[in-house]
Amino acid sequence: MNHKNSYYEDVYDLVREVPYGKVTTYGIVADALALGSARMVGWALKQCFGAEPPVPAHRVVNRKGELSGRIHFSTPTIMQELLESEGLKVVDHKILNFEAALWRPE
DNA sequence: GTGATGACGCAGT
DNA sequence: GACTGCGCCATCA
Repeated sequence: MNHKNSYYEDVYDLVREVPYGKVTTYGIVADALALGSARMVGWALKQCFGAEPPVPAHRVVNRKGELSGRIHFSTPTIMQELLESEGLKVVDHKILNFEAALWRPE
């Protein structure tokens, strides 16, 4: 699963472009990469924890701004803590003022 | 090979 | 606004 030039690398590269304090969604990433399915983004991020350089997977949420992937981190709370450390507000596993924090690739 | 699953998203009800 | 069903497609049993 660690082959170069796989769509995993494309996902990682795009997610690494998300600025500090901003977030993006699975759908936006899938659309930008023409994957055809937002599920593929989740599958890629599920195994991104050994990637180099590291992937800020905590900046990727679902279309409602919910931290649907938090359960896949080392602890269920680390994703929220990372986002809050970047100045975002998270309540009930959702990002407040989500649209203002949303980042889209050019 | 076949069917089920999933860090999702959208249309229909 | 919520709930449901379906499409999506790589991966696993």
